[in-house]
Amino acid sequence: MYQAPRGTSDILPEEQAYWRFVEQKVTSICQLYGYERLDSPVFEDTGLFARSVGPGTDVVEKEMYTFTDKGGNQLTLRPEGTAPVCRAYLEHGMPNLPRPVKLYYYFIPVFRYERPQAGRYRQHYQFGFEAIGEDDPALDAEVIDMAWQFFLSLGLHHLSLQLNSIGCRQCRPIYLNALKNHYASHATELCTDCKVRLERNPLRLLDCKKSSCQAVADSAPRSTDYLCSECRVHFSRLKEYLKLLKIPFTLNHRLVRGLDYYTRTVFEIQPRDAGAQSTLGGGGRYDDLIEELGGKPTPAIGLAAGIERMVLNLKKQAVAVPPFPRPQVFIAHLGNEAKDEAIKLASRLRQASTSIIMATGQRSLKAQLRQANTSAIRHAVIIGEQEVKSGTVVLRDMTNARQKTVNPAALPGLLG
RNA sequence: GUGAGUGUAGCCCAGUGGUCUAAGGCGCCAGGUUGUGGCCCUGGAGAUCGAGGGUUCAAAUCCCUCCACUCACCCCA
Repeated sequence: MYQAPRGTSDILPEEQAYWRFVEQKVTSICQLYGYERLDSPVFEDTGLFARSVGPGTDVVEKEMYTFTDKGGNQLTLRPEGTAPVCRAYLEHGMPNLPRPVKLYYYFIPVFRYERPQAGRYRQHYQFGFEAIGEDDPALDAEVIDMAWQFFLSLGLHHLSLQLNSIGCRQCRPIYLNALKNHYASHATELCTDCKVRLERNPLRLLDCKKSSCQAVADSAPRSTDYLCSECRVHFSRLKEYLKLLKIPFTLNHRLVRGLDYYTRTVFEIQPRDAGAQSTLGGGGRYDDLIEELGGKPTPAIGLAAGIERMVLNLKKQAVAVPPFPRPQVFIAHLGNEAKDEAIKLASRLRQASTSIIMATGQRSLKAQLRQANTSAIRHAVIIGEQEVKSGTVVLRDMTNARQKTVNPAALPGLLG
C-alpha cells in the first residue's frame, strides 16, 4: 500500500471547513487593506532561493527540494514565498506601478526537507503578503496591524506579538561584531551547536534554548543598542505607530528570524501557550532583497503565515468554524420507473441550483433514508410506484419527519 | 541529521510466549417494519497483529534489521 510521502498529508473532507474558513478570512483582510493576489509557480530557479534566502541558512544548505529537469535546468520547489513575489515584481515591470505595490499569496505549497513534528511538515501551506517600494515605518505598522487583525479575525485568543529591529547593512555588521566578541569571550560555556553558530550565523546564537547558552545570551549586546540613527528613528516611529493603533507588542531582543534577507523590523505572532512549533506567522523588512535580485534599491516588508498552524490553533482553542454546506435534498426511489423519474428530477433541480444527492443502486428505502440522515441532508424526496403513476413526489423534512405529497414542479419553492 | 516513545480492522483500543481459527466499542452493511431515517434489538462483513528475518515444540507477545507515525532537538510557517 502506498502512503503519502513523509511529512506530507491529505487534507480530508472533515478538515475542509477549517481551510475554507481561513481562506475566507485571508481574502477579506487582503481586500480590506488593498492587497492584490499573485500566484507564482511551485518551482523556480534554484539560484533565486540560494541567493535571497542566503547560502549559509539551513533552508538553503540542507532543506531544499532541488532537482535537474530534462533540459538541464537547476530547479527548486519553493521553500518560501517572498523571493518568488520579488522575482515576479521585477519580471513584470511592477517597479513602475504606484508604490507601495501590495501583493498577497494564498495556499501556496512550501517545501522543506525536515524531520516532521507537530506543526512542521515537508510540504505545508502558507499565506503571505508583501508591500514593496516604501520604507515609511507607517507601512511597517500597517503590515503588522494587518497581520494582527487577521489573526484576531480568525477568532484566536492569547496571541503575542514579538518585535525587534536587526538593523540595516550599515549598522548590522557593527552589531554582529560586538555579538561575536561577546560570545567569543564566553566560548568555553557554549554548547557545541553554538560554537558552530558563532562562525556561521552569529544571530542565531541568541535563540539557543540551552540554559548555559541562555545565560550568555542574557548578557549579550542587543541589536537595538547598535542601530544607526536612521534605523533607530525608524524603529521608534514604528513603536509609536503601534501604540497609536493600540497593538500590544513585546520587544524581543532575541528575535532574529532564520532567513538572511531580513533587515530592520522583524516580528512574529505566537499563541501564548506555545508548543515547540509555535510561530503562527512571521515577517519583517527586506530592504536589500530586490536590489540583490537585480532591481533598483527598493525597500519592502512582508509577512508569511502557516495555514496548518492556524488550523492547529483553531482546533486547540475550539474556535467554531462555519460547517461545510450540505446538499439540500436527498432523492430516494423505489423501482426502475421511479429511478428514471428520480434521475430526471435530480437533473432538473440541479439546473435550478438546488444541490442534490441522488441515491444510486437498488437499496431499500430504509437504507436510502438512513444515508440521507447520516449525510445531514435536510430534505428527502421519495419517488415510488404510486408517485410515478400520479406524477407526484413525497417531500419529507428530515428534521421533524413531516412529509407531504407534492407536485415536483413546486419543489424549488418548498425547500427551506 | 540526533534523541525518546509508539505501531493490533476505516477509527478508538484489549491482549506481554500455548485457552488468539485475536476480544470489545464506534463506524459500515443487512434484518426486525412486503415504501420511510435518527433510539433499541439481532446478525454480518472487515485484521496477512507495520515489513522482513531470527529464537522456540509453539510468537501479536522475546531478539535483530528496516519502514512509518508521534514528540523533542535543530530550524522555521
